[in-house]
Amino acid sequence: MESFTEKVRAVVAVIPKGQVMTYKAVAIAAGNPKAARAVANIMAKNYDQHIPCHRVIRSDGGLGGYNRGGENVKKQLLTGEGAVV
DNA sequence: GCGCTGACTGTCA
DNA sequence: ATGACAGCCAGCG
Repeated sequence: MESFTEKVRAVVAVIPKGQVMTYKAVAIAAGNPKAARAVANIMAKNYDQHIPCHRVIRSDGGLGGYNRGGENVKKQLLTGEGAVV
């Protein structure tokens, strides 16, 4: 059975290139609309290189964070993929 | 098992 | 529009 963490990872892994999802959207897709913080926590502590977590942003259009270089790098990645920030 | 932390979100002032 | 407050969840010590 998939724990919330597994679900979140799967959802993020499904995000297509040039597309971005908010933490809230991921939380909903994972099955918990209120678990946006948990999603962020999962990314923050358990970052997976196979998962484009840099495509996960805040609901206000903010980048949130990136444990791989910072928000600036995250923004560069998103813009480089064609995402509008 | 309890308490704190954190890349969040939404509402009020 | 900006700032502050409260609410929610999962992971870790």
